[in-house]
Amino acid sequence: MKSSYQSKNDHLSESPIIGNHSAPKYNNNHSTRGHSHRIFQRRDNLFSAGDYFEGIYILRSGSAKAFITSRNGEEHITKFFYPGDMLGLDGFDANMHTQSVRFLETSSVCLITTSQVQRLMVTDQNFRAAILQSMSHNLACDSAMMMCLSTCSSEQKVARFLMDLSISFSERGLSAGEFILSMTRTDIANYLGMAIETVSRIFSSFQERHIIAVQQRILSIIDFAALNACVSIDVCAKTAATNSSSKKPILTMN
Amino acid sequence: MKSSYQSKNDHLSESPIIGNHSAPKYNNNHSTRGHSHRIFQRRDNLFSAGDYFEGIYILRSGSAKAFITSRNGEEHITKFFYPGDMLGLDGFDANMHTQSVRFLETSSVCLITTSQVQRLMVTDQNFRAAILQSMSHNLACDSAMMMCLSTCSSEQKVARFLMDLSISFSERGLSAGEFILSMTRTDIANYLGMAIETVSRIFSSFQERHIIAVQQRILSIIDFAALNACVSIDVCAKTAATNSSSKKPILTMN
DNA sequence: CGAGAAATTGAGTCAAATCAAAGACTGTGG
DNA sequence: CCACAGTCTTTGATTTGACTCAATTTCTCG
Repeated sequence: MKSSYQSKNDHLSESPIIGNHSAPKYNNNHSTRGHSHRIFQRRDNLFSAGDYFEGIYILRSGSAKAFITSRNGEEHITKFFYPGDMLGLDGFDANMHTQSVRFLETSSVCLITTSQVQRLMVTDQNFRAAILQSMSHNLACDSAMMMCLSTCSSEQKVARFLMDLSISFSERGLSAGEFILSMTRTDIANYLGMAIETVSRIFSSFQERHIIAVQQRILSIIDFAALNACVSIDVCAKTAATNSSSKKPILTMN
Repeated sequence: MKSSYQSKNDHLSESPIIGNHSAPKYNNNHSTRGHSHRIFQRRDNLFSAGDYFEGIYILRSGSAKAFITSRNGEEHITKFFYPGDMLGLDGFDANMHTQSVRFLETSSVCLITTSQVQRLMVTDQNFRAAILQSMSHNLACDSAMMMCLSTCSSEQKVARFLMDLSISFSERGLSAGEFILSMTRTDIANYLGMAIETVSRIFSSFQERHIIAVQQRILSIIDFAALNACVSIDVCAKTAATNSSSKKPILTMN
């Protein structure tokens, strides 16, 4: 896992890990044989709240957001997805989705149908572990996110969000210091529960303080230490750290 | 399920359901044979963040809170538990808990060890469904909670919290209109991400408006319609409603 | 009964929302 | 290839809901 990191990400290992990024990535090699792959474009929905639960999806490439809709029709983004993530885990409760998932860019997924899931749960120990771990991991991330939403200042929220993304990309073998924000500022604001103007102001502030550099969708983290110093919630951290270093990756992408 | 409702809860069926309260309750009848039961007192911890994951627990009686701890040692309550709830689902990710669970009153739990879980996942279709549903349900609730924390005013948060509790008690065959708050105001404030003074002020305001009556820990909801009108986030609602009325309870307490 | 904890209430302050407007970017059609 | 329309983003001015600080009051429990 570590071996696939780019060397430019090395500095990351010194900074505390923010979120629990050790989510199991499910391996295509043996799971996608015979499973359907599908390509989606930006703004396409994978499924919507209320849709029948067909099965779980593995995001193969691209990115997506999950959101729920309130009584009065307002949407709230609950999660962003990157390659290797499992989508649709909310469907087990009532055999229908409570959330919607929409793609942020051209993306591909692979479907594991409910019947396949049921079968694999019995026959495949690794699959069972991957599912449980993924759900458990999501629960932990949700808790950390709730704490962040409850107690963090806007600046801390944005800092945490960026560190989160950075580590997430790093884990996928991409640059931790420079990446593309596939979501809009509006998405970020919505996700973090703040006004879009506030997000913009904090980006500007971080830029003035030479912590980051932003050019449209391209974000560069210049001063990791400073950004990390803004972050107060890194729950799941120890677990993730201990975890990812001690256990072998169960199933990884690529 | 409905048949066990107290008649005084009938008015509830008219008000929209707030949270997804159809979480599967795991049945003691066949699962607790040979499983260890334990009694805990108020302020006891069932487990703490970092503890080894022994297995999942079913809360038999009493109530508990789950919380996580931030970098600087601050605690944040992420969930309250009532009889029938599964505790410790956060342990699957790294075989250790990322959260702590503490009891709010004298309570009893029953442990299903990890090895029993592994075995039951393979052999017991109902158990497998119950676990997946419980985790999936928690994910849905977390999403709704995140949206609430992000977008609701303090008054809406408190209103939603009370409706949530009301429905939760109702589902357990207890009064939906009058119940005991086993958590302190501080706990409520912490959970909802607001100052304790604000909680107190909103309780007072609701009381002045004859929406609720509070006497220490005893809370009475007088005007369900008015309280419900304050609530804006009832995500999971339809699912829960459709769900609980259409499907037979998989496994219930009592 | 008394000490400490929990809860309420009031007054003042501030972080972030809202309101407002300009500037930059994206994509489409001529 | 450029111009225009619409979206996205930034920046400034103002407002406000909720926090903090402070002071009681009420409750809990040894």
